[in-house]
Amino acid sequence: MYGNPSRESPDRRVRRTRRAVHQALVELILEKGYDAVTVTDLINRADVGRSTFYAHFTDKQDVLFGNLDELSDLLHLVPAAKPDKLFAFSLPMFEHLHEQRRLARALLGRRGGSAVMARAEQIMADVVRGELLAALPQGSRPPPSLDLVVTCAVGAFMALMRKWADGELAATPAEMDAAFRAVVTPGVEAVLAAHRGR
Amino acid sequence: MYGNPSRESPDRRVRRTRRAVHQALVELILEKGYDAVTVTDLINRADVGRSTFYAHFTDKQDVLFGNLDELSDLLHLVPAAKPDKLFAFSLPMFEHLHEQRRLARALLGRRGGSAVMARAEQIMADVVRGELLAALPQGSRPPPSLDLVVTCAVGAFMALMRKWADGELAATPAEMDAAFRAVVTPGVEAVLAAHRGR
DNA sequence: CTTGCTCCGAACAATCTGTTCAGTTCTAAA
DNA sequence: TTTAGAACTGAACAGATTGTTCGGAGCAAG
Repeated sequence: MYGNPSRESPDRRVRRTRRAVHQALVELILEKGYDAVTVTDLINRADVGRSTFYAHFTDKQDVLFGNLDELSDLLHLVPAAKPDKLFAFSLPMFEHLHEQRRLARALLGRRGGSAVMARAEQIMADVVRGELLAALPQGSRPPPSLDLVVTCAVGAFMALMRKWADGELAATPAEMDAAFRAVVTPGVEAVLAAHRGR
Repeated sequence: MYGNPSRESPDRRVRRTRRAVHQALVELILEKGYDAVTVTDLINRADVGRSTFYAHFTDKQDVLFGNLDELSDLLHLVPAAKPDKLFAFSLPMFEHLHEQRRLARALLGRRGGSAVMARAEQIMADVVRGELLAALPQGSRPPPSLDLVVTCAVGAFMALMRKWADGELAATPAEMDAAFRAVVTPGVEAVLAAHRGR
């Protein structure tokens, strides 16, 4: 109701309030997990009036997705994928995640709730699907199992991201990328080749 | 507090109450999604007194895990995996899921909350890890990337299960199994072979 | 100084949770 | 069939949480 939800709010107070709430959510997620965080927790930690909160956000989830925007660049650094190399987004993604590990741990880990992961999965599925279609001969009908293949690849990648965010995997971005590619690429390329040569 | 949580309760009333609540939860999950289901909903649908509910279950989640036991056989039909064929559990799992699709949809789909999927992932990871270790030369030190490979394979499998449970994939159990195997097996075997020949 | 935002904080109804208890109904075994 | 006891009922309760409302206060630009 109050502030402009776009990039730059004209009023400094609005920016201050928004930032305080966003940061409070990240802190609280890391402490108690997303589900256990209440709006009351948020406004106490952010030191913001209750009515102020509801003037800016509709929900707890609204704050979450607001934070997600700060990671959205992360998910959109995928556009110029070279058609000759599948899953080109993999390494940059893991590197970006490593730089933003605090935020990534809060939003992508188990404690972060499933909403963010669900949205990320959606975006990734679209990207991967586009990559695979581009790797097929133009105009050829895509194989009916395309969605299954996409689901496998995205599922593997998301699982790596989540476990890494939870600190269950001690690996460098390069190692994460190498493992993902080593497991998934051969099978996917075999499927593509089989479909081409038919 | 009241009944015996083991298989056969001596008192018919206990069995009736438990079954009613379990079934009510499945229905309500399919209608509103797990998160939106309240204990009040449960006791209304099951036609059970409030105090009775809390005499049998501590939580909403307690009911969920009770239902999970009915699917646990499903997750444990994996023990006698042939060492020469990786991911032998895949096809039987998809078949079992297909028979129990109502329950599977409620518990494994997006509407079912993440608790069940998390537990299933844990179990599956142990199984897959065991399979891969068995496929390596005895006594050889497992590769440091083993956990990464396991995570990829399990992640792909879980993603297939979840999307199928949500009705987003129209495929037979055989097709699901074929796709999973086609995507994941080549890469996994290549990793194993590379580690053996070193 | 005045106008127009934004924020505060208290109060509010509504919902949900988990517990308690006195009283009723049913079960299983004698 | 009888009976002791286990299980269920229903209502009431305190405590938490949510989302809304409203009068008043702070602050910045014109």
